[in-house]
Formats: sequence, structure tokens, C-alpha cells
Amino acid sequence: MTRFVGMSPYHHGDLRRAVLDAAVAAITEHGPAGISLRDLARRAGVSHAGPVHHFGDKAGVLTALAAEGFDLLADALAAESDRGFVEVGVAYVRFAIEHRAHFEVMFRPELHREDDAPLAAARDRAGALLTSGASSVSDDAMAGVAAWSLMHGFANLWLTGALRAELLEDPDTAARAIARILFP
Amino acid sequence: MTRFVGMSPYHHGDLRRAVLDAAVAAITEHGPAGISLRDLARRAGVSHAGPVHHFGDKAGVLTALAAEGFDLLADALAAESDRGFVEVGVAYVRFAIEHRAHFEVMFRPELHREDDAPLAAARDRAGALLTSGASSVSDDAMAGVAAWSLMHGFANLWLTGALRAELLEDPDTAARAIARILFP
DNA sequence: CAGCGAATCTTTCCACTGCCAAGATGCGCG
DNA sequence: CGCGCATCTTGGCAGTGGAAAGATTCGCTG
Repeated sequence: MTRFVGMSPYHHGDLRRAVLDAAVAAITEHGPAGISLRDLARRAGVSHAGPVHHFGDKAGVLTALAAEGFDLLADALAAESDRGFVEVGVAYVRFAIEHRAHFEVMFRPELHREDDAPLAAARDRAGALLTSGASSVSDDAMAGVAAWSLMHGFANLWLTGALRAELLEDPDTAARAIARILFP
Repeated sequence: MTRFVGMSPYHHGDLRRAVLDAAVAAITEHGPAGISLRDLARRAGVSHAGPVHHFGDKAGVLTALAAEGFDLLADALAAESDRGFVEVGVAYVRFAIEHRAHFEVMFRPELHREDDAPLAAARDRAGALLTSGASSVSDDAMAGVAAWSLMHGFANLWLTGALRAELLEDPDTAARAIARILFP
């Protein structure tokens, strides 16, 4: 929308980044299903077909956003990896809440291009970081899956508002308490 | 679509049921975000504005579907409630997979009418059934939330395909193994 | 520094969608 | 029998995703 003075109407500068930022804002307001590619283009200050060249179609935008989300998540988990599983789990929940727009797109495969390589790579990296911390605590092959399920479920239930009635405190301490039940 | 011979084009018979069934089929095929009210009307064999009288708008259809889903879930949980929490948790996961279309709509508040009374009632009934079984095992106030988070997270991860690489067996036994880690 | 190919963005168009308004139909109750 | 109301249809409007074709500028090559 705001274009620098003297800048030509062509060649936005970094339209790809601008569209992704607009998508984050729009999804935060209306949810992943309530966004429109044309609105993202308007927010970025280009015509409605501008983003096509960078993303192909609407699924391309959401796929790029999901891949970016998995990378951000992997970074957040790696930063806590040496503090034990509980803190990694708390970081997972914190990421889901602080980057809600990313998180809500990441686990909706019907919104993605299935065969996207960057997405698959980023997703595997984040998944390995979470389950590895848990399997070091217990040698049960299922422990990693249980750990991921626990924190993923808590994050989802929190985001959908299903838990707010019983948990008035902040999600960080609640998530920590949950994680400690599984890994005392 | 298929209308009984001799039936007049007006007064479908049970259009409300037909639209909900069509919605289940459409969501199973294309996900909750990929359905169109006009397509549901076509599948039910009525004009594109037929469903309006029964549901108001698109959110009305999805709200009714979510309420129906929470009722079905509560029934499924109640049927296992005397066999202990582990089996209740397994039933939760089994419901999510067998009634995938319902489940995917139930936890997407942005698709609902927020103030729908039947939805709220059905949701509270199902939530109480799940957490009560868990809090009877442990007196920790967080145990119920942890139990719900664990099974909800596992169901979600399974449905999105994030776990299929490491779990070739059927989800029932995997869910049972997960639940036993939290409640041995 | 000229100019040419490629990248980037715009304009135009079509089928489809959600929703609203107005009209048509037939069920059930007096 | 006929009248009111629930049910369904038709028609219309603004907005959307995507394809096609054109306009503009970048950057590389000579």
C-alpha cells in the first residue's frame, strides 16, 4: 500500500516478503480460511495478480508461510534444546501462541502444495528436534510421539479457546505443568 | 440429488439431514475450507438457496455439524467411561479418525456462530466426560487437561499425516500405548 | 552505453461463490 | 374449502481465484 516516493508502480522491491507479512496479518484477523489473495495484494500495494508470479496461486502463499513457520519453530526449539524436554515443550506452546498465524497454517495440509520440498525439509527438522529431546528421557519408542502429541494438543486446545475457562493463568506456566506430568 | 419418483420439487422431505450428510461427504473430500454451500445444495438436489431456510448461512451449516459432532463424541466417550481413562482416550482418537469431517469442524471456532447454544452444550458435555475420567486417576488439577491435550494432539497429528512415517500400525494400538505412558 | 531478453507487475476476462430480495409452491389447520 | 406459513426457486450483486495477454523495468551482454 505505502510505496516509497518516486518508486515506479512496477517492481515493488520485495513483494514476496510483503505478501507473506500481509498474510500473517490477515490470518491473525480472520483465520486461515478467511483470507483472500486479492486482499493480500491490496495490502501489499499491488494489483490482484501481482503475487501470482512469486507464489503461483493461493496454496503457494500458504505453503511458503508454512515452511517459514516450521523454520521459525525449529529455531525456537533448538534455542531451548539444552535445557531439557520440558522447556522445549514450553517453547513449542509459546511459538504456537506468539506465531499463531504461522502455526494455524502449518498443520493444515489441505491448504498446501503437497510436493513442496522446502516445506517437507523444514517440517522434518522441527519434528526431529521435538521428539529427540523426549526420547532421550525415556527409551520407549512412543515417548517422542507422546511428547509431541501432548504439547501439540495443548497448543491447539488453547488456541481454539477450549481451555480458557479452566486456566486463567498464562499459558507458559500451564504448559510447563503439563509437560512435567509426562516427564517429572 | 436423487429424489423419489413423483415427489414434487418443493418440500424435499428432510433437507436439513441431506445437507449435513452432503457436508460430511464434501469435507471428507476437500477439507472444511474447500466446501461451498452451493455444492452442498446441488448434492442434496435443491436449488442454491434451499439450505438457507434451515441454516441461515454457511457458518450455520458448520455450526450444526460441529454440535452434532460433539454429541456423537460424547456418546462414544460415555460408552467407554466405565473401562478407565485409557479406553476413553482411545475412543477419542477413534472418533476423530472415523468421523474426520465432524472432528475437523468441531475445533475451528472461526467457522462457527459463536453464540450457538446447542453447540456450547454439546461441547461442554464431551469435555467433561474426557477430563473427568482422567482426574479420577490423579488428583492433580492439571491431569485432566493433560489427558485431553495428549489424545487431542495425537488425533490431530495423525489426521494431518505428521505421524504416518513412524507409526505403520493402526492408530488404535498406538493411541493406547500413548495413553498408558501418561496413566500407567 | 545501447539494446535485448527475462523478470515483474497490470489489465481484462470468465466461472464460481455467498448472500439478499422477491416470488412460487404446497402442507396443515381453521 | 381456503388461508397462513414453512419451504423451496429464481434472479441479481459484489467479491474471489485463476488464466491470458499486455505493459514496464531490470540487468546482462556486447
